[in-house]
Amino acid sequence: QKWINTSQRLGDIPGVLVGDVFEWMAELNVIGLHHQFQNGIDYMKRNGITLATSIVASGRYANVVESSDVLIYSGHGGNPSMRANHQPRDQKLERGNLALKNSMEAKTPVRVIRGFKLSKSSNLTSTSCKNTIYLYDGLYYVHDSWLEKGKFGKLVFMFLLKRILGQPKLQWPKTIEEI
Amino acid sequence: QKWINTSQRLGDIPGVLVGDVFEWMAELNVIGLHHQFQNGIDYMKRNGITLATSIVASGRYANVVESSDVLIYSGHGGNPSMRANHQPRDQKLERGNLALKNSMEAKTPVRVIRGFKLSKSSNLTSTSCKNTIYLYDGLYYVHDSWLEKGKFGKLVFMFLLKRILGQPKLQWPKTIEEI
DNA sequence: TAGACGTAGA
DNA sequence: TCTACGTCTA
Repeated sequence: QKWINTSQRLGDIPGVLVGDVFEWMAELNVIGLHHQFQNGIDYMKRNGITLATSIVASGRYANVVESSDVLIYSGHGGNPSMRANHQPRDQKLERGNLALKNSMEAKTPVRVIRGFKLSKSSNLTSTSCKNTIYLYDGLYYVHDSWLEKGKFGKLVFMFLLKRILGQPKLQWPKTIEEI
Repeated sequence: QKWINTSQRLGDIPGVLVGDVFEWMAELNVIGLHHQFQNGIDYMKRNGITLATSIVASGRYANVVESSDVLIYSGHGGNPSMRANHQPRDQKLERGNLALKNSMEAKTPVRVIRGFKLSKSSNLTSTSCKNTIYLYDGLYYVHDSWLEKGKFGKLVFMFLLKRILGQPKLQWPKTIEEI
């Protein structure tokens, strides 16, 4: 028995296979895939610089999915907050955004979890009321990043991720619809 | 064995005693004390009118606690939302606010759950990272309601609740501080 | 679809 | 203290 610190680990999590299905963000946390409850980008610190460990793409942000092997992922920040009466702002190169950029430069792998929502036409008989599921999609490299104007007219970081070759093909769900 | 529908029940929940401690809103939900996850006011419908079943007073709103037997509770609504870019608005006599007012007129009891936060000076040795707990405080009647100007300058409903006599005294926590 | 006295991590 | 691709009920 060997203990691993999944919150400080780049790459695969032992025991978690491509295609594994989860129902809650909290599960991802327990399993070690993604140590955040609501944050889409998780990261660690290595030698003083932050590196992205995992991201969750559930479709809340305007991500464009080019194919099952490419992911265009939006950075975080800049959205109007609930507490204060914030206006939309430009995203900054900090926290998860900085970590993803560092991962690009360091060429370190990022775990990708994809969120799907059950559609009305789903033929799955769901026993719970839950209509979102998360699939582990495997490891990606960050290949590019740039800034765009988002829906609020403010700057948004965009990251181009490509799936690392040689991994099992992800069984893309047929009976559910991506958001 | 007799099943009860706790989401449609006014008054005490069998098996739950004054002073019972819970750690999460989700627990209150499972136990049947409060069938909401984040909403402070829960209510049911009886004969076509809504009646408040339970409220959670965690201190997020500007409630003034006069004593352990009186609670001044704020209505909900009107706060800036996360999704849209909302401005603060006047609260309306709807949903939980309407239910509390109806409870006042119908003289029906309301379950009160009080939330506390562990203070830094707490001498409790907490095994978890959780620093909020919820105590069941028993049944209250709504005695009065009025409108005030809130911190945003908008109208806020206020409700005066008094603890029903004859209930066990609530052991007010000493080692933790109310928010 | 919106609103809500959450919850954990940085 | 603040943010965050949550999660539920009405």
